[in-house]
Amino acid sequence: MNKPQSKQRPKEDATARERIITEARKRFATSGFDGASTRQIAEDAGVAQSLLLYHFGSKEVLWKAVMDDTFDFARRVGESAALSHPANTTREKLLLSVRSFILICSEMPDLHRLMTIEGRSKTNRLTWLAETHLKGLFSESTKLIRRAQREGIVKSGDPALIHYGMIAIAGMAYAFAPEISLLTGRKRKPDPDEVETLVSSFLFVD
Amino acid sequence: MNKPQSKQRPKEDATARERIITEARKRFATSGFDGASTRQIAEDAGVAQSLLLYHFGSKEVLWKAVMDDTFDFARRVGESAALSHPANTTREKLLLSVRSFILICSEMPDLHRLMTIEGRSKTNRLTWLAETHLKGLFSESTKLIRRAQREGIVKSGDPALIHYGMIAIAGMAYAFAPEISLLTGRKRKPDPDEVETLVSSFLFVD
DNA sequence: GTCTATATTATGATAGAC
DNA sequence: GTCTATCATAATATAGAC
Repeated sequence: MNKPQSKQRPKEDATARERIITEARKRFATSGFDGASTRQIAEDAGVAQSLLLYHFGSKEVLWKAVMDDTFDFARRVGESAALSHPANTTREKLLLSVRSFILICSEMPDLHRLMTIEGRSKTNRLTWLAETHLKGLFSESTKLIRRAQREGIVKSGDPALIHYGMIAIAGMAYAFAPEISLLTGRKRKPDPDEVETLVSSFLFVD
Repeated sequence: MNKPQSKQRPKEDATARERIITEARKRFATSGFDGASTRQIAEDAGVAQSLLLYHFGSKEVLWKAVMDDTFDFARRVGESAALSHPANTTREKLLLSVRSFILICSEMPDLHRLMTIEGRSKTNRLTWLAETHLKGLFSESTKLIRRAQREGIVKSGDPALIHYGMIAIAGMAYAFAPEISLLTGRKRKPDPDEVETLVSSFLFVD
């Protein structure tokens, strides 16, 4: 199955460095870069605040390490989904990318939170993100959407907006669980198949 | 036309209180509650930091005033859209609500940013938001979606997820403009009609 | 209403012992 | 690698003059 580790795994076996990254991700994802404090992160991870700076040098480097780690996790989920779903046609490739992305959002909702907190202002961090992690994924995704549109599989419209629409639908279902649960009373997170139906109805012709 | 004032209006005529709210909205929307500082907000508004506390008493009260003001603005945009689009049938009512929401996101992208920064963790602020501003809108919207589904106008699926999907698509087009512009090179924000087509293809049967 | 000054606590980062 | 102690600065909030 090659299933990536869940982020809720017991932490006893994790190194201090790993625990710092795990806790930093949670804080950066909910409070943003400025709102998260290295002291709080260190306390969450059960280490001295200065150890965090020993391992990463600065808050900004820690944040980059969190982003690298999170995109690595996403890549592993994507690769493991690709193993069980061979994709040859354009439609299969697109469906695989939708499925992978929903799986990523479900297993690691903090990726969407981290991205949507940085994407709103033109900081050095956003520029770094675009160069390091986003440009490649974005160009692959929009290329696939364009091809699918030429083949009549995907609805017409700006590929960039369709790409972001897809991400928005899949992400919101998991990233805003607290708000949704507060308004609906529901505790369980949505079934990936249900979200896939939503995204597909947005994406595909029919 | 009854068009609500744009947030980019010249500030010379605005009172100190209004300027503080305007600048606080920007900071809370991009940095979140913890990440925004009252000092920076006061500097942006061109007043002493203590004046901010004279008017609002605390950072938390200022934040609530920002949310009240922002939802008031949204309500005015919605009402002005309703004037030019009489809605009698279920389909017309739904289309009006879609159109209004897209207009709100386009004119005030910070509403979406403020909401998506608070909806990710169960804070006292989120509880207050749910009680004060969200519950009514959410129940109205999902009621309308359910009715439209019974009439065969809207695709089947969980009304809550469809409601949030609609918001996610309309919001992302404007709230993450910096990221989108960085990846696409585009400067202009999307045309509301284009976004309406996207949301409609997600929502309506056909 | 608006300001300056200041108290108090929290923050990112450094120094140095073990 | 990990800790305690500390520095310099920035945070929210208060006091009091005008």
